[in-house]
Amino acid sequence: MPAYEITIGEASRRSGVKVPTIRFYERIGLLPAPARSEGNRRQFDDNDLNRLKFIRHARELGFDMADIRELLAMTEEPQSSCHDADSIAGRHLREIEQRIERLTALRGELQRMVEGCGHGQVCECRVIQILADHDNCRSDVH
Amino acid sequence: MPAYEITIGEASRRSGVKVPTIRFYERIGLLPAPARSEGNRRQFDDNDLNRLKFIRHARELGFDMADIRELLAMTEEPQSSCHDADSIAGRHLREIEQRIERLTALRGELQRMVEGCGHGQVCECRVIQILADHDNCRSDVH
DNA sequence: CCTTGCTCCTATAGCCGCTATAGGAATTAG
DNA sequence: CTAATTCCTATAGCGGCTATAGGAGCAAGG
Repeated sequence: MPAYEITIGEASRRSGVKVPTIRFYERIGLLPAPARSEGNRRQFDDNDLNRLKFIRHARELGFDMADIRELLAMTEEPQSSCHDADSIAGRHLREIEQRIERLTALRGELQRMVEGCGHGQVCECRVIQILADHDNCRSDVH
Repeated sequence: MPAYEITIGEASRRSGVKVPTIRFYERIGLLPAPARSEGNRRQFDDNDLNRLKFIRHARELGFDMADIRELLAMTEEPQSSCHDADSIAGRHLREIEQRIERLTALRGELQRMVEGCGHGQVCECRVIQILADHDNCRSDVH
């Protein structure tokens, strides 16, 4: 069967990647420029669709563009070692773990703030006080 | 005692906010434009320093600029109700909790990926497989 | 007094990963 | 045949900085 013509709108619906984002991915070279119809519309195929879904999934998992480029390149050489994929994922896992730790510490601080707030005046508000109390925390948070 | 002249560099060291970032905060109106010396250097005072520390702490806690503007405005009206500060912090706390949840789910998926990887070829790599397996997750992640 | 090297100044561009807008052209539905 | 929808390109903007270029001021050593 001949590949059924997939417009950008349909590719968007079927991949979960928004139309302008698909064009953006093409511009930055994450997605190969697809064929065009007579009227200059993009015509995607199943390969493109798979690539888009792959990208979306990786983005949902928080991989950045550089990582995704590497992972995509690997899928194109299925015989090569998966050591790199493993180490990208492992590094990312450690980053996520650190973010969870930081956010958990942060949640503690916010909980203390909100619980300590007596709902009175700003001058005795724990939320404001903690923010103004500058020497009790050093961490960077993202 | 007269306020000791604080240069931008010293303000940076003492607040933990980088020099270009201080200038940036001034430009976007988060920090009032300070007095200038004869040679056109910024001269900060203890008030500015406190404001910078407040901003840094709030940024570390992940508050965005709009929230920080509101919180700063509140500190200037200490008689007013702290209901708003409380609700900003509460809303932020809920956001953080959601981020923790998402990241925890994500960590699980990444752990499964990394553990499942047999360190062999890409064609049988679990990391790549999970990414290419498009229909097993719907969440948005930030 | 003069040079060296540091800090400071402004203005502008770039980062990431999109998202929005303007101003059209082509296709599709009724 | 028209009206609505989809598509096209190009460009600017978002948040929250960070980097760069091209100077000017200032403090310390020779």
